[in-house]
Amino acid sequence: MWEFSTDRPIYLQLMDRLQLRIVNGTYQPGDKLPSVRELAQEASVNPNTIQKALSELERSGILYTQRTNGRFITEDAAMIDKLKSQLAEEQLVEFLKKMKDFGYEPKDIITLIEKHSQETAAD
Amino acid sequence: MWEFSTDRPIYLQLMDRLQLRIVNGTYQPGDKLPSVRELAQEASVNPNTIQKALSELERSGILYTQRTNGRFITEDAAMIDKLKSQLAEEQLVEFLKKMKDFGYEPKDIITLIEKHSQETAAD
DNA sequence: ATGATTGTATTAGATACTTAATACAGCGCT
DNA sequence: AGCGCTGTATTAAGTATCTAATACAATCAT
Repeated sequence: MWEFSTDRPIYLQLMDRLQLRIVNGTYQPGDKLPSVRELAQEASVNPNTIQKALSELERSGILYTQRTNGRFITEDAAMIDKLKSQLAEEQLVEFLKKMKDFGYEPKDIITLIEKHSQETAAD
Repeated sequence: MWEFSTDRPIYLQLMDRLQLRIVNGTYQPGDKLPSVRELAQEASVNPNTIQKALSELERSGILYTQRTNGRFITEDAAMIDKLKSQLAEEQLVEFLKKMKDFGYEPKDIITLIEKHSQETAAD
């Protein structure tokens, strides 16, 4: 199921998750996406909202539309890889900034991560 | 100046920043906060919006109100420290989750951070 | 050719957020 | 007593988001 936070527009959250499915390979280059109506049903959301998310995503070029046939992932695998690194880099920078505001420098953060990955490895 | 992203309610962003000022020591335990009207002017925002952010923050206990006198930071420094670690932990968990979705494991992330902190240290 | 499916467009209504303009009660200072 | 500050409340208006209910044109499979 799809769960949405209430403190951010749904269409933005949809963009994030669809983008994720593209960069992590759930949708492969050249794949046909589920239709607007299918995705709407899967996410329990209005088709208009899916439409808005997808048409926004299209501006970056990882999707393209065949007007009466459906939407497809780009065949350009390099573009997808690039997008993936770019998104990860954005996450990293944003995270480092926030942590620095809290007073954590990179070395402190690495310590935190090491500690954290030990703890979760104990499962 | 205060800048706000358009993709998230302003009062939530205000909560984040005010909380930050508390945990990073800009506002000290026991300090009197600027008045609703002052903060509104500083952030170029309606007083109602500040009021909403502050009254939400109050529920966590780091603030308290003297009805006709003003708002004050809690004197409980331990509570503030605890809040700080808690907020940092939340950021970390959220970040690790997102990165994992992209296919990055903790060791990969540590590499990224090291690389990143070398680059920015070159400034 | 027909019917189902595709993306897209439009209209209307509900809700949340934000601003603006006021107003009020209580406290402190002069 | 009066003035200015405090948080708080109310009302109205504008905007963005989301849903619902349709509708249409083009494509594809049968």
